[in-house]
Amino acid sequence: MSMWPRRPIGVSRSAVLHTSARYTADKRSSGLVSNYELRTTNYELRTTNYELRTTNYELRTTNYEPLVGGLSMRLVFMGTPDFAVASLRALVRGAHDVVGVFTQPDRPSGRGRKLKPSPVKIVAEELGLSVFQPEKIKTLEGIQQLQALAPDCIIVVAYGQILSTEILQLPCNGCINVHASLLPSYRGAAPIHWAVMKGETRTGVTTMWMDEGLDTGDMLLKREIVISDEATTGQIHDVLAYLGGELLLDTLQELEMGRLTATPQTDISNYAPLLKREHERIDWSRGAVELHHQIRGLNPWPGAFAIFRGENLKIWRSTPFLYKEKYLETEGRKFEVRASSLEPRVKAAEPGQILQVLEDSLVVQTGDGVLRILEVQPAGKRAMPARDFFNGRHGQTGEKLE
RNA sequence: CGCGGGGUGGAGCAGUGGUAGCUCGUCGGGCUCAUAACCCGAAGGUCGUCGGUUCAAAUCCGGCCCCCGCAA
Repeated sequence: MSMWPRRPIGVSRSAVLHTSARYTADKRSSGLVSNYELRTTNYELRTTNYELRTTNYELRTTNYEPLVGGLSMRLVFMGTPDFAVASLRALVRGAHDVVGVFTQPDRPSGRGRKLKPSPVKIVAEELGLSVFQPEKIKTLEGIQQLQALAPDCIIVVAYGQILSTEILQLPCNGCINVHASLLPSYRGAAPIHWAVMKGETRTGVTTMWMDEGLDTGDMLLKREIVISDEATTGQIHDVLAYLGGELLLDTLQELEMGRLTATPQTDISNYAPLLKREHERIDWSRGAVELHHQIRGLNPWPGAFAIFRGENLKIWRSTPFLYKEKYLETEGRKFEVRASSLEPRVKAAEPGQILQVLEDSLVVQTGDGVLRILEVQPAGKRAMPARDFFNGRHGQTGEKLE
């Protein structure tokens, strides 16, 4: 149950307001989505409905119009990873009054275990915002810091700490959370990973009023996107991070205009728990399509892995294919698969066996269908085309991945 | 000072003191209806970098640069 001391401005309980339609229209806008340009260093984003180019959420806006004569709430932002950065930038872009930013303390990480600031901290400092990094925000110190800031509303995006009731009740307009799934589905720590790994064809972002539960608060706004067959978690992450920022602005605007409605999460929800080792290990007895979902769902982090000759082998890219299909398409070229030679082998093959070496991939038997492995990474090495790996090891067809 | 692996022809690897090798790719030719299959031949490497030891170093020693896995 949600509870906050005062009734948030203009909140009533009814249906969730969907705002997905507006964005699904931008189908072929290569590089531009409405007025925002996204650029990434890592890759070009391609999902079914979006074609975005981004670079670590370096958002450039041509004309976002801040609220004229808005209520100008005092906002406190809480967030830690990259995903949260997009929302923080959106707030600043939207000319909101961010009076303080809370993020996890610098942690030793990476090789050498150097103390590393969170992405949110880096950006917040860049933007000249006040940064707070209490070890535990629930403690007296954290709460006093918060009280001093006297926020009207707290925005929480992947902060990484549980907020106590006391904190939830501190701002008069409660705490608003941006979550990377279509709630009530995929509550939890890794919503994007799980949505992709389960082969969902759609996901999205949801804003909600936070309550004491884990992502159980009343829903405010949602925005939906399509997950294509080839989309990776990284790509979806970037799109959702961006849309999360947009949705946050919409949510705040609705709030300030008194039009916000809140809907309890009633449906039975599934969870998106923290990823464990066992989720990363490839089980070749599963179907090719499922494995493909797993592989792209774990790309670019942490990566699905199998065992080859006793050593870990990360598998970064794959594509499922049924050997019944006569043709196999790769980058515009069509190759006739030697079904005559492959088929007998498929019948006799055990899951995990490498059946054939193609120009761009290794054909591996699974519990159901055949999976083409495109890109792999041996321990201690960089990622490489699967075929290069296989050649370098003098691999033989018939060898098994486990 | 967290643990560890690695930088060798276009790619991936082997090679721990004495003429630089393998698989793949590339180029030329052959066989094929055809091919990423097969056969024949060729090109291509100052072995990350700087210095040291030695008659002789990819190979031993030291400094530096870069890449990656685990762990967080």
